[in-house]
Amino acid sequence: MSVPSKRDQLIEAALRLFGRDGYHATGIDRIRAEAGVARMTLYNQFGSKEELIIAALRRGDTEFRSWLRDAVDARALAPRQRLLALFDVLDAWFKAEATAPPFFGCTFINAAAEFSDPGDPVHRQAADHKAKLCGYVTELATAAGADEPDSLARDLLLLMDGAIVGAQVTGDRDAALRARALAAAILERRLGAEPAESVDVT
Amino acid sequence: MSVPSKRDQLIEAALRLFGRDGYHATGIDRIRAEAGVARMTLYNQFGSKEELIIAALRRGDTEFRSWLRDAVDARALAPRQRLLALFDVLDAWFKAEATAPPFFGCTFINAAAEFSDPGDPVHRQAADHKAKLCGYVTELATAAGADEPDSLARDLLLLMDGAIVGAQVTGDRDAALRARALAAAILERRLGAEPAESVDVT
DNA sequence: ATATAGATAGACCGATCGATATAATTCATC
DNA sequence: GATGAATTATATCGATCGGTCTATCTATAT
Repeated sequence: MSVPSKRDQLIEAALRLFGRDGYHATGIDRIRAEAGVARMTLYNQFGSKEELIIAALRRGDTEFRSWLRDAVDARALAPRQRLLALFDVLDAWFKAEATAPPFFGCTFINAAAEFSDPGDPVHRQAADHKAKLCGYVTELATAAGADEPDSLARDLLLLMDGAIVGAQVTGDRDAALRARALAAAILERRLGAEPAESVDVT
Repeated sequence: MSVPSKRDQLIEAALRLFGRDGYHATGIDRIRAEAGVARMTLYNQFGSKEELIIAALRRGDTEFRSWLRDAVDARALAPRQRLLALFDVLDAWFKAEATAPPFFGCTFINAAAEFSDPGDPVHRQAADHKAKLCGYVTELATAAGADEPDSLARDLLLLMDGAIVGAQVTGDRDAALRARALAAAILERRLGAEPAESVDVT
């Protein structure tokens, strides 16, 4: 267990502050202070604030996806239940009082909003995260025997994003459970009746 | 048709710039310039940037809701079809190239993200918009004979937000149609089969 | 012990931030 | 035509922004 490098400390502080306060509202000096690092160390590791943002998003992507994957693995067993477990994990996230990452919404959605130009590197990095996340859900959908796993994955991602926004804006704590119920209805349509693993989809 | 007041010009410029570039990234002077107004006029009409933000969100709320209401009224006839029309309107919005308001995502979601504290006046104003929007959808759901109109409205709002985020982040132009298909499935579950207006819900 | 690389604190840069002060100007109303 | 409120342009404020520079210090490796 090596001591976290200065670079890691910077990325972690940036990820936390960007997620809570936003990207434009968070100044370089604030990040530098919370990371306990000199200003020049920041500019030696990352040439600019934009590069730090992108590095933070990249880190956030891998962390979030592995966290989600692990949490799903730790819960459900049957392939179909794993798709629903996505929303149980979201539910736990929203309701986490003092757990690992407090909930301030999806930092990738927020990044895409603050950098609205689709060609902006930051926006592209945020879109990349959603694409990778969609890839993971597609895996789950394929394992569950979906006819069009990619289409199902997009549907489920839409529900997840809707739940995240609901929890973020109106503070609806049960948004994930609502999305879960909708997902269950979708799965019933796409994969057939609940308990059996029948493969015939009309 | 009176000439738009300076106040209106400021609010309109602010709404447009906040929606495109974000709240922290948009400076007072930029708004002042686009409104074609003196700096002191801004501070006479609104005591601070925060008050201007709130005024802009208030204006955006009434404009968006009346625009949505009118667009729905102009399309569908049967109460049930009006619920689906919500997503047709979203679809037209996402695909609008040069129409009324270009699409940069939901400025209320973005506001809630940039001001993450639920007690912040800006965040509260954004949440207020979603609540009012939910009220409108509840009206539609009631007219369509839903058993639990408020619950159905929340489900549909979740789908709408999910579609907005999908279109904003990954640029998925068909996000609204995807959400519409999901909504149709939900309605079938909640309101019975498609064409008839049977009321029995198992 | 010395050379080398990285990290440090802090001064400093021009630009912009939100906000204020002032004085000249416009313009409708009486 | 004079009055008074609203709007104008401009100068200014202290603070902060992202970013650069320098000089000092601290390791590790030779």
